Amino acid sequence: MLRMATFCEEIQHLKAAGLRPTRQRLSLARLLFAEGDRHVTAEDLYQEARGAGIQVSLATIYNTLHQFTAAGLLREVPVDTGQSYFDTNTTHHHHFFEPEQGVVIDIPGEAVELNELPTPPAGYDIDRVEVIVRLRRAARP
Amino acid sequence: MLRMATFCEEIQHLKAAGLRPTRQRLSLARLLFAEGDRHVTAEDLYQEARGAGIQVSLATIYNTLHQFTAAGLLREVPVDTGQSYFDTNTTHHHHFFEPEQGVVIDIPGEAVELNELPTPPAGYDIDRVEVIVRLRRAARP
DNA sequence: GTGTTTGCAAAGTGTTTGCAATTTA
DNA sequence: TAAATTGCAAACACTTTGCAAACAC
Repeated sequence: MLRMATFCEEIQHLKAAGLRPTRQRLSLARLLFAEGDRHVTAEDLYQEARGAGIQVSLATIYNTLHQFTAAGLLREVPVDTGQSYFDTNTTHHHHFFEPEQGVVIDIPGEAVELNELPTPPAGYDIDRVEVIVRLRRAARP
Repeated sequence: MLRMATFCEEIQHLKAAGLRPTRQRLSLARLLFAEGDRHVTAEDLYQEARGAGIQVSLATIYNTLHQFTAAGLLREVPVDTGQSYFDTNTTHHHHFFEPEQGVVIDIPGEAVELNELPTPPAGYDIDRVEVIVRLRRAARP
């Protein structure tokens, strides 16, 4: 989604999310959303931004990732490495996770279906269901 | 499982796992396994141990939780709060997670079934599938 | 006795925060 | 110009580590 976004489209993207299109947010949005679905950590994005000559601080990376997530432009993936992973794909889908490299790969929503959802405890609703398929290196065949 | 474990049973439990039954490990094992299924963070267990008058350091709590996990006595639950959660139930099951309180609740393995598993990327096998059902407070009825 | 385990304090990692300077509308 | 945003550095929370003393076998 948002492949080939132009500058103006990205501005609309942010404004629609209620975020001022500042230089940093625009630059980061273009890195994140220009190239299709991605999974990044704060550090990944920081390195990528600096590599691209974008002047931005790590604190702003964190702020921006959380603001984008709150605005529904990103989703956080619950992997239990120390770091937070953010996913540019906010549609219904799940994840493979390879712990050694820390690689996250999308699984299309249709590829995993639950037969029935468990009844939540009284007083609670189901917010969403996350399926993480943990991978390990295949045994020699 | 391991309800009502006696001292000697706990020693066997550790020895079977290849761990020397030291005073600290025994005390922690009894806290963890005497009372049925539990979900604890390192800090939880540390406070509980100190409250019970068990002399143990936080570093040892961390060591022990990881050793127990490596030995298959515990499982880590992939929730993305900053902390690590350890589960004394190592059988096939899944979890509810309530982010505001940080509460983890077991879902029996049979209550959630996947219709089919996605094919892992080449060179990888599926290690295990984790289903986290995120809860939010119910809207006023 | 020998190798393992423990505890402490220090270091490490990832993330958040306070606040002055800057930018946006 | 008023309000929002940024960057820096310091603070933070959680976890790991190095090493000497204590312990298990």
